[in-house]
Amino acid sequence: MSQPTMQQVAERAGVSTALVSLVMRDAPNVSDYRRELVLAAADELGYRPNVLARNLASRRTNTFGIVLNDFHNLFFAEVADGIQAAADEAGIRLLYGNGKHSVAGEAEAVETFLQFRVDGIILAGSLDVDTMEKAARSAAVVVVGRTEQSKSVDTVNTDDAAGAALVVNHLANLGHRRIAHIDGGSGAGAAERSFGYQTTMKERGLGDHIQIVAGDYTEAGGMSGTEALMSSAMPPTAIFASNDLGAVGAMDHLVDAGYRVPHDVSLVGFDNTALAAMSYVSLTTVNQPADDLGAMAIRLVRERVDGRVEPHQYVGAPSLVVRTSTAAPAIATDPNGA
Amino acid sequence: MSQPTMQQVAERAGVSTALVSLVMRDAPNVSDYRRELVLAAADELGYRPNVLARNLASRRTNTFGIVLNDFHNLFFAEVADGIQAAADEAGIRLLYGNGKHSVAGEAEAVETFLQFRVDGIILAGSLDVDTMEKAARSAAVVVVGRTEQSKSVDTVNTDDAAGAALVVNHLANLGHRRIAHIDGGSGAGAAERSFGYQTTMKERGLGDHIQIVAGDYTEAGGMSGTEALMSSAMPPTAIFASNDLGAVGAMDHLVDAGYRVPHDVSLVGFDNTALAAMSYVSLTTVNQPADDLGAMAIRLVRERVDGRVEPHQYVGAPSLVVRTSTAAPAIATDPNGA
DNA sequence: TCTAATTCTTGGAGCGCTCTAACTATGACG
DNA sequence: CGTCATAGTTAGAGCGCTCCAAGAATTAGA
Repeated sequence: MSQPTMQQVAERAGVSTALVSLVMRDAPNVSDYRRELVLAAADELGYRPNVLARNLASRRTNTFGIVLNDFHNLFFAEVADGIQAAADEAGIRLLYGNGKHSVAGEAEAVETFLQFRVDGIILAGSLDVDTMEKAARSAAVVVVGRTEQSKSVDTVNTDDAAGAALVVNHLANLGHRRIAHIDGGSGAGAAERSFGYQTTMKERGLGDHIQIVAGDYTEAGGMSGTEALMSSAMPPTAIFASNDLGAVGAMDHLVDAGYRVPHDVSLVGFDNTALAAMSYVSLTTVNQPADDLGAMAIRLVRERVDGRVEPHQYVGAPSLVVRTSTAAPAIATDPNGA
Repeated sequence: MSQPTMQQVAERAGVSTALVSLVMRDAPNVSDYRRELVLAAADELGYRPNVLARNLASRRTNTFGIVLNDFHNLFFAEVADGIQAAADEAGIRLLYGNGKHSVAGEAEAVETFLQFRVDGIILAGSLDVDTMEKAARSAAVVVVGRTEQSKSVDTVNTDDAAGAALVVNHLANLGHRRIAHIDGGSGAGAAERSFGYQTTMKERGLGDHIQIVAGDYTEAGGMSGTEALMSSAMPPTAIFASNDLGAVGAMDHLVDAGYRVPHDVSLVGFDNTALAAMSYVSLTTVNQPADDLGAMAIRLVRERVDGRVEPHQYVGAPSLVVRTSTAAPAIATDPNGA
């Protein structure tokens, strides 16, 4: 299992190791003749640079670590793709860590990256402020999907409140007045979504119809929340769940209880995950510009690595994806309306 | 951003760097007194071992890399959790790579791991034999979810044929005779599932009812396959999709076309992903023992690292998870039966 | 008290690579 | 032909850590 070293390549090519190093790093000022020589020797030997040694010497790994809060959350898969694409383009290596959906798991993943001396760390859906602050002391850090302010960390996320506004306006335009919201609890962006919902309801003169029930970004939360909503004195004609999974939970309860979607109740999610896109679900939802966020995350980390110190916050624009879970309410004229 | 080194810790603790090294590696034969001293100094300095240097010297990284074929596939998330749990227990660091669902992406991820000199590589859902063979020349490799035979690589997977048998028997026991299968094409394990389906159908004397339609592990494949099936001269009373996603596609078509599941048609998937577990879907499916597979994957890699050379194949036992998508056929006595 | 065995501790030579400083060709120019 | 640039190449000192060989301290035994 012992790998060939630069030394061996140098000997075979009849040059110094320094020259091999230059060739390996694509440095200028190497004659084509020698370059070919070195490349050929490396190839024959099956030489592969040792990142460990390389970076011990150069103090740079040209590698970023990205901690995914939860491998089961499809939204992060989306974001990961965006980030990976941007990293590929920039010639940066990306290593992933499993946050195991827990503060401790995230801290461990971060620690591993730090020990590997990655140049930067991207925290996708991070749970813990301490963890990110600590990481920021040793590497460039950007947080995706959270808005925690911090001088030492950059953030990248979608304008959740604007996304919520998109939803409420869409529903209101369809003629809905009793639009309820299933809150996302402590989930990333949940507070902003709820805030955007309330604000927009008021703007549309629907303040009296604001109805919020607790949830938590899970299917179960969506189910129980919807159950509570539908058994209230004045059940809503449209439900805005704080994320897609919650919306599927809502869908489940609605179908079980005999309501038709969207005929009896319109339903909207958030995140535009693959789940929402499945035709069996076909959920109207809010799309987060994952590619955009990913590209920006990589860019911000690079800037930090290159010396920027002022914190930077990027907010991407959400968009509404209308599918078949929303329609005008069956009873167009709301008996309870203004 | 400059990190404290072992040297600094040694100075502060008033001992040699060698002793610090011993303490850091939890070596025996260090007096409690000195150990405390070193630990305290390290803590005060915020010292963090440099894996790069450590492993340059020891030729071991104590780190395995795992290439996930596709971050969007929830089954791999499940397997990743199993592997992570086993790795945690064994005190092994795990780094993830994004295979981007392409041969090239996987090869890149493998190359990165190799350059980082990981001790072992786990390929989850690998697409390409060349990639794994190449990786095996420089590290211990185990493939999860594929059965490609190879002297240099270990494999870990579920007995797909047995899983298919479980499905067919379950359905047959419920009284179904016209049980159709949506094939998984080139997907991991698809051929075995199809084979198991056919074999078991024959065993149950249902050979004449074998009906297979092409699919590809996607929702769209499930939809079109089901459409073809239901519009055939003798539509099935039960459909066995090669994976959960395909089953959801089937579900979608069935519901759209006015069939009730399971009243008119029973439906079974494979993999027991979170998708199948959602109450809105509630799919009867075959569970792969992800924890089991993960633990075994880690174990096999470790054995390889420790010198084993004979290839090893582990096959885990699948189990059936019965949910609400299967029931006895509405017309108990099949007019076409034997 | 002396010796042998055992437990602790340490110096220092690498691990494979980068990078500075310096050296050697090679040309251009007057 | 001598002088300078400039391009091309290289020696060698680290980077932070591990681990062997060997020395120091402690304990046990006679």
